[in-house]
Amino acid sequence: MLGETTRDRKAERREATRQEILEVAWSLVREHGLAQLTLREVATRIGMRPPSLYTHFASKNAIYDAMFGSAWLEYEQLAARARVTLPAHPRARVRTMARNFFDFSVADLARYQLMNQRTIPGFEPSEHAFAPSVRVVRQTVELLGEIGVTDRGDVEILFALIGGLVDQQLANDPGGDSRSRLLDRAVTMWADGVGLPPGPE
Amino acid sequence: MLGETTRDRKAERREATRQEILEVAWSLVREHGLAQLTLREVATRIGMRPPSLYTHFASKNAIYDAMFGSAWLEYEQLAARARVTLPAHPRARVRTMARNFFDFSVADLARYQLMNQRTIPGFEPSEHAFAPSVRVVRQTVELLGEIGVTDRGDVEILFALIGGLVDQQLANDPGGDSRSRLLDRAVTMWADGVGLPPGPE
DNA sequence: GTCTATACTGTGATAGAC
DNA sequence: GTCTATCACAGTATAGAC
Repeated sequence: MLGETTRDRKAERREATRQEILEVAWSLVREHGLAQLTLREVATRIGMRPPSLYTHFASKNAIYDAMFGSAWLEYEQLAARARVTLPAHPRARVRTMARNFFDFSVADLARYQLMNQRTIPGFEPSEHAFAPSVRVVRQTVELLGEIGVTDRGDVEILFALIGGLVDQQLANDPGGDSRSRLLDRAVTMWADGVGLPPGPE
Repeated sequence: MLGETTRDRKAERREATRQEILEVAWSLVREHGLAQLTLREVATRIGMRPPSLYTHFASKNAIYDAMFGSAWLEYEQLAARARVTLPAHPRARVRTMARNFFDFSVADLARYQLMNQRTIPGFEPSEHAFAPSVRVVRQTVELLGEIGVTDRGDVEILFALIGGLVDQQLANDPGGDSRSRLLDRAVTMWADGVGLPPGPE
């Protein structure tokens, strides 16, 4: 009984430290860029010596891995919340889903690079961290299936289209909205191409 | 007279060494990945000590810069050769142009990352190295203008679509052809969307 | 002009004392 | 669990030999 309580408090404290490390890492990554993260800066900002970080994370890539997982978890939760108010009309639904992903992606360059680009040399997400990403894709395919999009190729083309616009936005006009204003037009082209029924605009 | 000859031979030798460095760098980058390039490995493979490379390039990023420039120059020349046999029919022309870019991109992951993604921390191409890329975009916009595509937004959507498919191909199915088989369908959707006249298939 | 020897700084990572 | 000390390995700068 007492032993359990002690263990719990230790575990809580340990988890709190873990979270603090991750929060500092996110701050630094947003300040200096995803790849510019250094363990020394994380440690000093947290009031630790660099080697002590290895008590909480096995390596630098393990930190990236946890960040990767939490980023996709965050988007998964956003998508789940959005789902309950998703328009029933096929075109409006796709537009909303595309907008949600686009805005989430463009809001944080470092996060997007971590989630969707392989910009960290040698980093591969673990199976565990990858799980939310897989669930999001499955959910999205399901939601598109409900409105009659059953061809996987059509889905991939939609993903490529939205991802391509995000990439352009972040690479050529970070902080701007030039590609954001093209998103609806692009999605409409796709909706026409896959034969979604026209609807009330 | 004699002085000139001497200078020429020295310049030739110098240029040859430069090219040798770049060739070795390309090999290493294809073997170990774009970001894994180290000056030490370039030097040893070429029979030099690492600091000696600084006689020929001001920094590691200067090597990346030269590689960036030559990669875009290579594609510019490919596009120029392809131009003379480009189909006159709008849809066939766009399909051919898209195919050329897609195949060139997918053929060499490291080259594509260098040309189109910002995967090297701290590397920004110089204005000089960037020039061929600018010319290629201008040429492409011109060629699309000839077939009636005048809206810059439509052009950006096409670029996003093709780039997105390349990214997916390289990230999810490197060496495969899953997205390659979607390219024509995607371009057709775009052609329908921007109102290119239907034609002989 | 070209290359070498040496060294400086910063990085992720490890070993062992407290 | 955190520290000190240290390692191996980057990129890079400089001085000097040929």
